[in-house]
Amino acid sequence: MDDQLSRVFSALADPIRRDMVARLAVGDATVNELAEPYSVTVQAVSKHLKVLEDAGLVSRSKQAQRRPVHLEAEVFDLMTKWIERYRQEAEQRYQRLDAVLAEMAQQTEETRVEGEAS
Amino acid sequence: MDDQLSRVFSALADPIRRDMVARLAVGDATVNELAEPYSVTVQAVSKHLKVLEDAGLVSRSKQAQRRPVHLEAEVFDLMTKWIERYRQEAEQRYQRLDAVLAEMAQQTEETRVEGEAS
DNA sequence: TCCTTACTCAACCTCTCGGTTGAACACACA
DNA sequence: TGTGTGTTCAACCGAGAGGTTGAGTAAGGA
Repeated sequence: MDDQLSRVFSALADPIRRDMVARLAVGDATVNELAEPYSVTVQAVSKHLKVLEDAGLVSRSKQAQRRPVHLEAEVFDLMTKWIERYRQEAEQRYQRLDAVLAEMAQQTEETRVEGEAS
Repeated sequence: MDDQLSRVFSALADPIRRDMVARLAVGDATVNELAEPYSVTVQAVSKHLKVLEDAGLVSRSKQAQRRPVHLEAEVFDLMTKWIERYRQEAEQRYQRLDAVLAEMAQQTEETRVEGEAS
């Protein structure tokens, strides 16, 4: 679990953390603001934010005693690239299989027609 | 960790499982074939496959005593949709911020020019 | 200066995860 | 029918995740 891709996927595997990302997509927020909707302690939320930060999904600045959290959009690209790559391969494979099946059907049809012609 | 999105992200958080997905994008494979490259037992690989299967990322059929594993491409859409949604929001927000900053710079410039004119 | 607010750190607990070994099951094949 | 092959199930173990409480730090405000 030391590469960034693992950290990003792992970070987003938690519903609370995905919810926080959704919240942060609307605008920056402080730790207390983020903690408000959930029934967990602020400390737990602070831990969740650390996970998101380590994954590069958010950044935390410093305004007086507040620590506004900001969503970093770039890291999402890392995931989409990975996903798209294998999805495309899998889909192409599926289409090739379709083509093979179609060809087999075609040949069977031809054989049948030839058989009828004789 | 009971919703599918959590299961999918969690499944792909493991490097071995991502590697298996990469392998399966090339073509179907049996458990033993999938286990071969890794230094873990076949049982551990079987467990990994169960995780991928529960997430809907792969399916297992039955050929004699073999269980060929097949990659299911559709589930990837679930992820890409989620990711794209928040990435777009975050990027739009970033662009709006850019616009606001540009406007502020413009106004400052105008004020400066007006100041110089008087 | 003292109090309050916003947050993090440290220690602890419980549950899950990824791994192991050993046994069981299902099927092909001699 | 027995034997080998491919796979899963069950029980266990150590490490880490996610939660708690309690204390510590840093800054604003009376």
